[in-house]
Amino acid sequence: MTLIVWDVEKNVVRKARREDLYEAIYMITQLIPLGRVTSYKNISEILGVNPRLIGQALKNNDKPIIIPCHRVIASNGYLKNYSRGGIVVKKKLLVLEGVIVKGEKVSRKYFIDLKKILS
DNA sequence: ATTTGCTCAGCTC
DNA sequence: GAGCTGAGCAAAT
Repeated sequence: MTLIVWDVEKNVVRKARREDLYEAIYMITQLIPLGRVTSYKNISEILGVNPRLIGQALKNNDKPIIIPCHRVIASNGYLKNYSRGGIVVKKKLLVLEGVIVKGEKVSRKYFIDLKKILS
C-alpha cells in the first residue's frame, strides 16, 4: 500500500515522498463537485494507499481555502472529523451546499465515485 | 448504535 | 528499530 511514482529528474521509479502524496490527495479532493461527498476510502483506492493517510493529509492541509475537505467523509456516511471547526462546521458547510445531513450522517445518494470521474 | 479487530504511514524516543 | 497514534474500515453484535 504505497504510492509509487516515476521520478522524471532521476529517471527512476521510487516511493512517493510525503509532499508528493499530499499534493495528489489535495488535487483529487478538489475534483469533488459542489453538493456531493466522497469517502476517505474512495480517494485511498485511487492512490493505492491506506485510508488513514487521506485523513492525515487533509488535516495537515496548507491550503485550507481551496481544498474542500469538508466533502470527504467516512465510508459509512458519518461526517467524522474536521480540523477547522469540527463536525458542527463541517455539517454547516455541507448543508450550505445542498447536502442533507441527518444527525451526523449523509445519505448514500450524495456519494460520488471519483474513480468514475477519472475514467 | 456500539464494539472489536485489522491496518500502515508517520511520529517519537 | 520498537512502540504508539490516528480526519478509517468492515464485520459482528
